[in-house]
Amino acid sequence: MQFSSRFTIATHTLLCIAMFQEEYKVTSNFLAGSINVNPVVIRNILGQLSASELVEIKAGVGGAYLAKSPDEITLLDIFKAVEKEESLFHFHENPNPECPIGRTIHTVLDNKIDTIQSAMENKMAETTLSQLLEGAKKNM
Amino acid sequence: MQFSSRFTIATHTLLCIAMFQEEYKVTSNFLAGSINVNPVVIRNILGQLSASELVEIKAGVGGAYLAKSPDEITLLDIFKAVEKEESLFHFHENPNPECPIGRTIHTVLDNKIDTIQSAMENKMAETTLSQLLEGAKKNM
DNA sequence: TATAGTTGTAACAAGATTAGTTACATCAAT
DNA sequence: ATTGATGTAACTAATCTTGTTACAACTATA
Repeated sequence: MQFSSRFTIATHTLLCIAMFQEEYKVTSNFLAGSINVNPVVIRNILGQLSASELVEIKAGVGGAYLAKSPDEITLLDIFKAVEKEESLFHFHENPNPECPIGRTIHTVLDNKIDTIQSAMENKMAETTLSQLLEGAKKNM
Repeated sequence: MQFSSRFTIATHTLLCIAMFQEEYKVTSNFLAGSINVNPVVIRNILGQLSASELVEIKAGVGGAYLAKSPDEITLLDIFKAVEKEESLFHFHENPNPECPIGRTIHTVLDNKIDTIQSAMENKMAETTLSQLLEGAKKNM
């Protein structure tokens, strides 16, 4: 199991917008060219980023713009915009309550799972779009 | 996107083996009853746990046994036994090298992604099967 | 007002994965 | 030999991902 490429595509998208929004009109076609995927995939992801208020999109005239400063957008914000499952782990639904383990497995495992997910999310929250932008500019 | 239930099923499986291996012969049918899934699902997961040398299975006569002490088995060991993808994130394959962002996106993002995955895995490694077993016994 | 470029979205397809299920060959103790 | 178990193949249904075509709706501008 892997997370879909929506996360890296969305991050790439936001980096392009941050880099070019002052110079060009950043359209789904331009983004599709940089990322090398179909423009409809980009438009769907832009829709998710827009719903999470990370970008604003000019209907009709076209173009995407950051809705926040790059240092207010973290990888966690991006991840949550494109991955909507609340829990990372799919727990088997109906353990047998007549088995001592079946009875207690949720009590024992649920908060461990939460802790693991939080560890991942906290690490994601440490990186901002502006840090990535700095890195990109250094390596251009 | 969610991880498949193999992870929680495998954890449940190992907890049952740890709890009952001294008393009963823990078969795939017994485990299927506690976890409430098809025995073939259990046999496949037991095969993965066996390949990762977490359990030993008696062919013919039947029954699964821990191959290590419960304090030597962590949630990370279990996770790696049942989730074989090396990277958690699916990176879009062919960013455009003619775009400054397309050219640098891997340089900028790859090690962030590794760090995020490591944060999750390190947290998984903190919990052992013996800790879970303690918790289960307390809540029986 | 008509045009052009763009977004939003529906619809469809191919491929992968998950989970459930049946079936059966194989194995080992008795 | 019998019995009870494991290992595994095969098939199904459901879901998700990604790519794609098509087209309605929108807005600046000529």
